[in-house]
Amino acid sequence: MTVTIYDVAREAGVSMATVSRVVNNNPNVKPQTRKKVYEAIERLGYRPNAVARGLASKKTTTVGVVIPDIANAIFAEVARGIEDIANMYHYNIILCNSDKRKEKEIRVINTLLEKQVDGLLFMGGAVTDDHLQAFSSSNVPIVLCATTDEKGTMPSVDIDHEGAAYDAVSRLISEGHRRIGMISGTLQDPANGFARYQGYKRALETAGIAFDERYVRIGNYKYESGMEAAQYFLELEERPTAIFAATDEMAIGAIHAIQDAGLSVPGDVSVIGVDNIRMASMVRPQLTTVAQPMYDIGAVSMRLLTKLMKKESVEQAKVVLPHELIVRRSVASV
Amino acid sequence: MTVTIYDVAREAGVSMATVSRVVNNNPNVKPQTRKKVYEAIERLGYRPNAVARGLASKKTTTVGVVIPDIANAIFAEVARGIEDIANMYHYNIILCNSDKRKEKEIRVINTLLEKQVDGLLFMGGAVTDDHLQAFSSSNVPIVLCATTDEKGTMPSVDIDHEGAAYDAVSRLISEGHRRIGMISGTLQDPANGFARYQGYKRALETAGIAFDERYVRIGNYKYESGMEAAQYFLELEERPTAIFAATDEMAIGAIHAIQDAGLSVPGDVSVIGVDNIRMASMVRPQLTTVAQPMYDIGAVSMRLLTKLMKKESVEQAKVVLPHELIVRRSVASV
DNA sequence: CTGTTAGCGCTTTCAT
DNA sequence: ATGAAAGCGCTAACAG
Repeated sequence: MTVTIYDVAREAGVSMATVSRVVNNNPNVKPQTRKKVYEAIERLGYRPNAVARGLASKKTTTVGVVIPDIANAIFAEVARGIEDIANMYHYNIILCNSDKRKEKEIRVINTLLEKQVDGLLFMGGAVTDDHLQAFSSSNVPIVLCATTDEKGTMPSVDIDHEGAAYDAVSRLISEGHRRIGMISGTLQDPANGFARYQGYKRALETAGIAFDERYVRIGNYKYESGMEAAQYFLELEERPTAIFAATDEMAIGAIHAIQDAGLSVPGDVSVIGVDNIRMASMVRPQLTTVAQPMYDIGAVSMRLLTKLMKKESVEQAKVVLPHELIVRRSVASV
Repeated sequence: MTVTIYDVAREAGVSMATVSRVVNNNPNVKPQTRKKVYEAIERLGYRPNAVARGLASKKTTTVGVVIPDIANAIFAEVARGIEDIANMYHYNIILCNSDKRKEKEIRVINTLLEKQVDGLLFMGGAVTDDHLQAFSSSNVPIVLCATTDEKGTMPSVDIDHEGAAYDAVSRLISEGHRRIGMISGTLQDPANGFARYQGYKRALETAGIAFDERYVRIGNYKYESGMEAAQYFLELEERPTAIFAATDEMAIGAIHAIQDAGLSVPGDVSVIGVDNIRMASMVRPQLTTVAQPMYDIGAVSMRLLTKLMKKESVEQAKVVLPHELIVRRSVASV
């Protein structure tokens, strides 16, 4: 009932090998034969079976993508970059959400490997030894995407989170702010959390401003936690004149909390974020932020993976994409 | 170099069939044998090859998902619903962006079918005869997700777009508005476009308000087009007292355009949207809108697909999920 | 409860 | 330029 390469061969009066050749665009086929085969394919409605092909050739033209949460705008943008480039090189992607839960990450990595993906793109939280072990249990190339490993042994594409935070806070400082609150993510998260926190501290230090831990609150990257943190800051006897949020979403929460308290942004309190999500320019005042090239991170990491899969030499296996300060209207000088 | 089921069999001193049985949790294996096999698997670091399994069993435990754009928050939410349920039933998903371009849609459908997916979830624009033909070229179950076909012959999960629009506009009318502008999507798009436009007209008609085509503008679903449309409305000699936007993103654009013009929402102009995207509650004033259960659309359609794939009987192959008016602060009575 | 034996549909030497 | 044949790694009767 399903038509196979064998049926086509018989119909065209050639061998399976020849059919295989024309399907795979092998030049060693007489044009006339090729034509006959195409006609047989057409007549029979033949569709090559990629699973059989995968078994025989040991290539699936499929790559695995583990992503924390596709419903998160940041990651969705990365995913789009990945898929566009994958598509360009005729790969398909199997997408797995991990919620940054280690146990689930390891599980999906193994599933993906069982499915014989030709390569793997990993976005997640920390890359632990258990991850490394799961990775090394196969020999397909793997690139870290918007993530890095401490050891620095794996190919990766990321931005400089510490530098991005540093630049954001430095901007605040250059506008004359000295009391700067930070809404951080969890310090357990190496990239969005810890690194940005470090950038905040370094900027303060560079400017000779004493670090004061009452000026940092830990949020969960979400809007609501940004609001809560800002509310806390507003109640301080010496409230900050500016707030640096580790993500735009928290920054926007902060803006609204400040406005809801009857104060003005940036009149009373300046706010700056990191990410440059779509919403950043859709809020009033529009958010000043440090842009991350999310689409590019996805695109570049997929491109890197294609090179690795083709065993091409890559000059640079750890790439850091540049970030950029986007000045809008949520920061004023004091 | 890769360890196969045969190696495990030899190592454990049993047959391939037995190894296959323990790997597939077939109960017909003596516990002691099972143990021996597990040990051999452990010792050898055996990982079953899902491609070979797929070829032999004609099942890949993989489903194809064609989606317009994963970077679009609405679809990303649907995708998350799909993946969660897929994961629950041990399926993986291959994700393909189509940008609602028919040619690309057909192409990825065929690729997915070549990859022998066990089922297909299709989100897109119109479902044309060409689509139907591509679908029918295989015998895997297919469900339309957030989309319907005119003919109504295919399983689908969607909401009642016309009804959602009707409810939104009716709300405006019940608040006393008579001059109601609509920011529509393209009328070529059956769901988000045409159906919502029809709902708008029906609400007007029901209330005995004459339809005036100067009060409708076509946008492209994006923020900027919402702004432009609102600017147009504000310049009318008899400007609308309320605006209905076919999507929240355009509604938010409208709000900002109105505010930028020095007017107040909802003091001078009320605004209502459809979708209930995250941003709707993150904007000031918070947006009144008709909520679409995007996550559920994904989850329910995937659930339906699992039933179809298992050849279980389904009572209802066309499901319409309920929408809900979310009253916030962007609508006032006139 | 366990083993034997055919394939699943295709690619890929190796001949010719 | 084309064909023959041997797998790829696994499942699924069928026997026993």
